[in-house]
Amino acid sequence: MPPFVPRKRHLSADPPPAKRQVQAKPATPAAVVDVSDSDSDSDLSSLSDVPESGLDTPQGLQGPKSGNSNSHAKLKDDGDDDDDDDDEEKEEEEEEDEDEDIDWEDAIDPNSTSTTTPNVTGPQPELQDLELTLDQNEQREAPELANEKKGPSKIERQIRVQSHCMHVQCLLFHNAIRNAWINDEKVHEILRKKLPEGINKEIKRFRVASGLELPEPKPQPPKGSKKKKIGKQARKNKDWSEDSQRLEPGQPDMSRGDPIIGLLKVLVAYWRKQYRITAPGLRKHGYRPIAAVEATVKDFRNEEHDPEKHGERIANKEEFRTAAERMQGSRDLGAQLFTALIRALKIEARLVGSLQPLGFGWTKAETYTGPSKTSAKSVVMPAEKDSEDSPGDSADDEVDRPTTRNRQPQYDRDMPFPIYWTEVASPVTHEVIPVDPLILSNAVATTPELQAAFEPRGVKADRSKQVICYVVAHSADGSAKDVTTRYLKRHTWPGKTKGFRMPVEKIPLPGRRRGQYHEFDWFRVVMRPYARPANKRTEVDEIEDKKDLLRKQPEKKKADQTTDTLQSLRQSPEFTLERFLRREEALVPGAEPVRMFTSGKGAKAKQEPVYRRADVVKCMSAESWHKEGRQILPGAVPLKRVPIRSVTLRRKREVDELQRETGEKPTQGLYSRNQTEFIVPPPIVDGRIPKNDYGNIDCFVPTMVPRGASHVPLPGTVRICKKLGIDYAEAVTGFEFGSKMAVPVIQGVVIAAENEDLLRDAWRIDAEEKRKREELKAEKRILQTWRKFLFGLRIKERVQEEYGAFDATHDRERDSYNPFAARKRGHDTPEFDPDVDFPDHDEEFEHEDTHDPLDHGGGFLLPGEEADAGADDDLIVEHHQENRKRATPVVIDSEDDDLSILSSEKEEDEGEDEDGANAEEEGEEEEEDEDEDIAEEDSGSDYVPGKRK
DNA sequence: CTGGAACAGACTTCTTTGCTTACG
DNA sequence: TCGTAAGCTTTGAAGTCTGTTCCA
Repeated sequence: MPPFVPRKRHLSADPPPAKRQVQAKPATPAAVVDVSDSDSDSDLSSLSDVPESGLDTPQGLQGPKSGNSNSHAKLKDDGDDDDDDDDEEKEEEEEEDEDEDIDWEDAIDPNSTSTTTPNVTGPQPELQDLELTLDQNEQREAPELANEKKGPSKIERQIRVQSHCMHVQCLLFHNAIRNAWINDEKVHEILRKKLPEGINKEIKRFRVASGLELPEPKPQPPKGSKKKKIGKQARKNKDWSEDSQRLEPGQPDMSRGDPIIGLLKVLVAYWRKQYRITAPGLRKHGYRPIAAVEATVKDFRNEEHDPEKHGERIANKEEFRTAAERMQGSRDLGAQLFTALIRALKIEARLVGSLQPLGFGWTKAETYTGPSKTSAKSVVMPAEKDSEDSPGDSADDEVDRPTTRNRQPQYDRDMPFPIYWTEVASPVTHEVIPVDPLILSNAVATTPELQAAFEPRGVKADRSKQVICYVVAHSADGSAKDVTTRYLKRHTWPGKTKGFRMPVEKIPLPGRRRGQYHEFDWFRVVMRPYARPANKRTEVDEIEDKKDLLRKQPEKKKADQTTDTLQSLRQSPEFTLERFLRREEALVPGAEPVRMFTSGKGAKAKQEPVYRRADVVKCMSAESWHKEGRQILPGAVPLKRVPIRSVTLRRKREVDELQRETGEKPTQGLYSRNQTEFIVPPPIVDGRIPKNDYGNIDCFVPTMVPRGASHVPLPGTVRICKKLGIDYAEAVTGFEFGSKMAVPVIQGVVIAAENEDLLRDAWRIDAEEKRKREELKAEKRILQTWRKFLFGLRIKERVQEEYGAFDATHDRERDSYNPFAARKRGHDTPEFDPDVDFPDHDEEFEHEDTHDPLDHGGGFLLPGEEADAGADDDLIVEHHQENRKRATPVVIDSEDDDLSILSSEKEEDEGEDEDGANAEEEGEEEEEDEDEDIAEEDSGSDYVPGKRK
């Protein structure tokens, strides 16, 4: 079974590198990881330097780039609203990449692609001038060329991912700051003072009912009071009095449910009456065109702050207090102040923010659609808004708002879901109760169903771009917690967060089998600095972690359900359709379909047989089986025929030839394992190794070595075999592919088994000889180098004797130093003193230019040239004495022009030191160090066998 | 809301026996 | 002059997987 077209060629005897392995791409985590890793901690810490006010910009303005950036003059999408200075470098790199990414085919009219192929029969389109217009503010909305539907490139995806990650962190930090302000005592005081009497009574009642304080001694009932009447009524209706309800004072009274729920309802009603929404809140706008971003940024910087345009701005705690005093602001601020109010009442409350960051996809939610019509228009507030949902009646009496408040412009009416709200921890049950003080109709979400109402969904949410991705609750102690699960429908992941939250990434573990992953959750890393230490965890934490925050996986549909779907069949481990079979998969002969599957509907309905996966076998071409050491059984009929994949030029030509002859694409047969058998080569006779048409032997697997023969995979064995007169064949163990060529990988030889010892011994001797030869060669070279070095020294000495030399004290005069003049002046010749105290490197650098061009220290490093020069000099002196087999830091290539050589050497040396960059480390191991020096400097020499190719 | 088709991009797998030049 | 070794080069092509959009 000779599957190959024979062609003889010469081969290298050296073992080729395992190129396929080298080629294999390392399992690198996606760019997301890089981004996230770098972002998570470092960026967060750098954020702490950002002035607080800086975070109060509306979405889409976070850390914008200044308007003069030319870098946007690219074909890039508008994805980088969030560029930060820190990221500029990164971005520049990206842009470089992008330059390379430009697909020049884009510049060619798609209809004219035929011009690139020869033998064009149709009319050739006219050649046109190519015009490129680069506009820095242009947004690439759609591909300029028709029929060229192009999705976002990898780089564009990365930009979005980075923007998203950065935006999330900004929002998170912004919320952390607001959370800190919410703790402010003065804000608490302001809010407490405003509480009407009725509310205060409710609070008192709550505190007593929750067992937080003891009931006051029974006060004298004021005459004609409402309460008294109620009390009397109660006494009439029931056997026991109001006071006797609690048997144990100081214990919580749960007879009417958690007392906090009633209080919260009262407080929400109060808040909805009192708080006025007078500014727009945060919202997701999507990626704007760069021009729009830059215009807004310019406005934001130069113009007076306009909340309508730039978003609400609370620059500092003082302004926050003012807002508390005035009880107005955005709906977000309202929720934040409400949280402050709860905290002011000494009830544990968290500020919850549902982050609305720029996303990383290309869905509608990320596309900028301009300001919403209803988002910030002056709409007369419907009067009924006041009365909606006010269960507590005690607050009603206290309302003394001016009537103008119903004429205020209404903001964010198009957003049906809150972005900020409060989580209140019940002091009795320690359960978390989400409270939305302004938006939702059911303000106090006591049940999971009501909690799910916080999750944006439906057309309205789509239109207002409200999403759920990261819901973070900030506690009074400054810690924050990811509470997204609580607000997901049925607490199921990923739910609606899909596509908006960075998914947990599965990074394959290196060296492990497939299917073993390290799970990397970017947001968890981001949240780490905010996490509450384990020793400070509260009962609330424990309860919610076990209940509300327990993530549920989506229920998997049963694979073998009665009704087949295309997807279920595609994923089914048991059944499959013929169209799902892979190229190298085939049905065993005689496989019977188990049932029929109908795809499509109505007229399009189509019946397809469903087969068992067990009836599917893996098939391979004869060549592929050959590589496994197997051959096709005689007479076997291929289970499948597939088009030939030709990689090499030779194969391609063959295939083209066949196609021209037959007019159709040639195919090759695929066979199952059952249709093959082991290749058992005939045993060798008289020590003669059988060879194929290329003069070598295929050894893809050990079984392909004939009986009575041995494979010796040592380099250079061909030469030895020739020398010994042994019959051999070079062993082909695989192929390398490249440049449309397949090159056989040859590892050693196959010889008769009885010759193996002989060959191995000879190889050992040969290797030893080779080693000795190389050692000798290296020694010779070293000695030669030393000779040249000493020669150089002698020249230097002579030059000094003849012309003298300057000494350190004459540094100032060096500018005018002339060796010939010096000779005349009769300068002394100072001896070189290795112990001389060298000046500092920097100092030397200053005087660098003042060196005489001829003075190179005679091959020594000049004083101060290198910090380690002293040590080197010591070595050199040692070398001088021993004059044996010691390496030198200087290489002299030619004897003809010693001085110029010395000068170039010096430069080389310096360069080397810089490149090495580990001079100190190297200094620790002198011997090895020196060897390396030679090996490095002496590129081309094979001094160190094995170290070089 | 779900399933399916169509599409696109990223990633993986398959492929099967030089040619030229420099140097010793 | 001849034999040998190094360097070239993976910006191929097809298949598979995954995600998105649109439609019914």
